[in-house]
Amino acid sequence: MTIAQVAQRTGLTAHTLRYYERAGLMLEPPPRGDNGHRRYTERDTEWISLLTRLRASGMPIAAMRRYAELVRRGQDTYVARKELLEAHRADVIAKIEQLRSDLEIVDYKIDLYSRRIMGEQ
Amino acid sequence: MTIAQVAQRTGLTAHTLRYYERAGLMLEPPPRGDNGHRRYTERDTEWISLLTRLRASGMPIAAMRRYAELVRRGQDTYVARKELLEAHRADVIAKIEQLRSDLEIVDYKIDLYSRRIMGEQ
DNA sequence: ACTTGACTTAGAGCGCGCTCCAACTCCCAG
DNA sequence: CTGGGAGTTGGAGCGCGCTCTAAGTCAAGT
Repeated sequence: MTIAQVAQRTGLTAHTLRYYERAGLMLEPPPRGDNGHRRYTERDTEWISLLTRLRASGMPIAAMRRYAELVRRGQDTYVARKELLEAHRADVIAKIEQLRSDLEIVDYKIDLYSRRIMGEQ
Repeated sequence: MTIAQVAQRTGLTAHTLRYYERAGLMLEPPPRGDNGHRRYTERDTEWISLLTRLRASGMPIAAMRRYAELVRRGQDTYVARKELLEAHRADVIAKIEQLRSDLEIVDYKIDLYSRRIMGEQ
């Protein structure tokens, strides 16, 4: 699989894929073909998909790198990985709660404007 | 009210307050005392608090500036203001949904690690 | 008189996460 | 042989939202 194909499948750009690799997010750098081009496996795309999910949920690159390092270190890092994900989970939940609470005043303002607009006519 | 007091009350820094002013987020630049220092009113802090709420919910500075402009233009911008806030509301809701969905696979992974850790012992 | 401290400005710098550029190699089709 | 297209690299650049620096003013305290 070429970088363009992976880009297409994961929704990332080829630029970003190379950047992620440089950033230490890949479990191992994809091997190269005779022409020096990266050749990705199916497993790579699965890993990258996980990365995009973590990213989308707001995990910083640095934390993703730490997670990748734990995965590389093997099965005796399960506890650490779980802790990392649990910390992230707590962050996400807090963020959701924050957004919900901030939404309240947006709703309140919208309602206020609705009334004012009604009142004018 | 001095800038330091407003910073204290709103949780922003004095730097950020000046930045917001430069960015066109204030309804009007606070007047200055004899020494040239900004003097904020109670209404200013209320407006700034609203700004921080909008900001916390992810509204970009540019949108906040547009909103401030509408408020400055007076009461015949109610509809536009309402539309702006409704667009933002839709964004926030989408973000919350996105986070919730991304949370699922984090939960799934955590569960997976739990099982593996159990299995080892 | 001198220090301390709170403020002022214009403008530089920073951290994050990309995003792109220049210069190159390689391969294939016409 | 030529052109086009897809990849490679190191490193520069960008957009956002601050965050800070330098150099200065002013007022109060000792």
